[in-house]
Amino acid sequence: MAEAAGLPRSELEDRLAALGGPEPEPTPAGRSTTGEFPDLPGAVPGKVVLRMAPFPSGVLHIGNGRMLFVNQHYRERYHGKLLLVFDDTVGSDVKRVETEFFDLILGDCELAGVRPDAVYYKSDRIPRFYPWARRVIERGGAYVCRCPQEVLRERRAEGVACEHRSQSVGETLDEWDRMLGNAYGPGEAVLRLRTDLHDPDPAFRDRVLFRISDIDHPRVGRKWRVWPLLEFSWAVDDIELGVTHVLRGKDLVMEDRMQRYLWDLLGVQGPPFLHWGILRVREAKVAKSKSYAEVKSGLYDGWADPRSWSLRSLDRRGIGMAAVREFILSFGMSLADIEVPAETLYAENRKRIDATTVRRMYVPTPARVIVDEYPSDLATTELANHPDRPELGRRTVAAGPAFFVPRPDLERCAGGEVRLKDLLNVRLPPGPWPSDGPIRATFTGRENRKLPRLQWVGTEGAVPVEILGLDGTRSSGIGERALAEVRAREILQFERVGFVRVEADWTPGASPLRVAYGHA
RNA sequence: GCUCCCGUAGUCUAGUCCGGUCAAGGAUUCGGGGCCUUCGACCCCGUAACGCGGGUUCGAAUCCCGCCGGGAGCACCA
Repeated sequence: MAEAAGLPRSELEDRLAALGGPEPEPTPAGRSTTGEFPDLPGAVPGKVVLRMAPFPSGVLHIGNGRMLFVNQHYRERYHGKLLLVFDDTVGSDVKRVETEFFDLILGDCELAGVRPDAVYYKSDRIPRFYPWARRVIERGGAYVCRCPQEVLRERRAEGVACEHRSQSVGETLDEWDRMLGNAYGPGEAVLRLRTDLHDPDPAFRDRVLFRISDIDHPRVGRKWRVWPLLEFSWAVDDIELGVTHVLRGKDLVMEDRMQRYLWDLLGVQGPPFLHWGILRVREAKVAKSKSYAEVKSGLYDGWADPRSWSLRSLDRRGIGMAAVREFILSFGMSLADIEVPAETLYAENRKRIDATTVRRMYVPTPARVIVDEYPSDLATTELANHPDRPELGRRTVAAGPAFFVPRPDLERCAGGEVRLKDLLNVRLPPGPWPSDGPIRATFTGRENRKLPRLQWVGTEGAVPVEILGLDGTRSSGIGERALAEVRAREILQFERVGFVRVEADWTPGASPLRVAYGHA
């Protein structure tokens, strides 16, 4: 397969490095999900060939994850091959191919740990479809229709043939040659399949196989004017590329029928089809096209904006692809359309990162508190990096007498006694307090009593932090001294806030520390 | 409207092909309790489901019929 245009490995690695390097993500043992996936009909281990066909009009989002991971699952089960075939025929004015997405999608696959055995571009294959078209015509299976689009549509709905339908094979071949010979402009002629004009499914009546387009294709320009439609191109490529099983979303079931119809006509045996239903994450109310507009307009912070629910955005938030994979595979091959709360994904991720993620003190909306009669030996204190994992070590944090404490928590306890978590107890002055200037509290004791526990950060060496929220907004707070030593892309847990990940483009020492919020 | 698909607890899923071992299992959520100085983790306990109506059968989540509900497709997009 000379045209297998796999991206140079070094280039992929560079790109990955730009994303921050590969994640060591061990897949926990046990927990088999394979029972939920049926065997592929007639699958022979080592001989299975699968394919994924994204349309390059956006990055892969969590919904596309099903394509990625289900194919990967079966590829692993049968030690088969997985092809990535960009479905980049010309598209339309509303659905345009853009070059940047080829690389972005390749990067998404890499991020997901799904490495295709070969990469194809449909736009490179256009001339290969023409002989197949001729074969269909020669068998009387198609005709060149010159009806205007609206007329074609109306007649189809009514189940009425147009005058072109009665063409002889010879006439169709002539017309087809005229199409290829640039005798017609866009919209002036199409090659249509002859099915049954009374087919109960109106969508199936004499569908268009080829059309003429002058759109400037980002890869091949205007080299071709006669473009195949999806069903025809796949009817050919699933044969030519040796695909043994087609796994795709159920939005494409009608295309199965088209492909089978063409194969029957040509007398070839094509692969079986399997489908999965529509998967939606409740919180992710996104369409690919919407994200596209928001990114292009600058409203979104690039393709990894948390609002986009792209795979990149999940990675940015510290949600590992192993967790995403497990999450997606847990739905099996169900044809039902499902809507799942993101919490299920978070739970899956939490299982993987909780035990290895260090805890850090962070104070949102900080107020300054100064503690009178503060014990002189408590300028610093030592805390465990993880409450249940002594092997993660300890660190020394700066303590009083001056602290930052979350203002809303303080105000709730005005006039009362509270405990600064892990440290000591203080009595707060009665409110209300002025919004500027420190609040003066008084030391009352060290013993751990049942008092409201407040998060705190000693002012010495405290690190300003900016958190990117799920809604794309940024909020500021202040974190403990140890945060000065984090690395880009490190995952942390801010106690009582949640898991966050240091932004990939943050450089050590820069202020504020920028992190993306992951989940609780 | 037409075509196809799908209905198991709040949510997702196992079981349906080949009826009994399913008074329905798991995950997550929620509620209660325990524990660790996180609103997090862990442990224990609990709530909660076969869409409805007929039929076949000794026996139905599972087979048949009807209904209801939900979704997808119906482009010279992919």
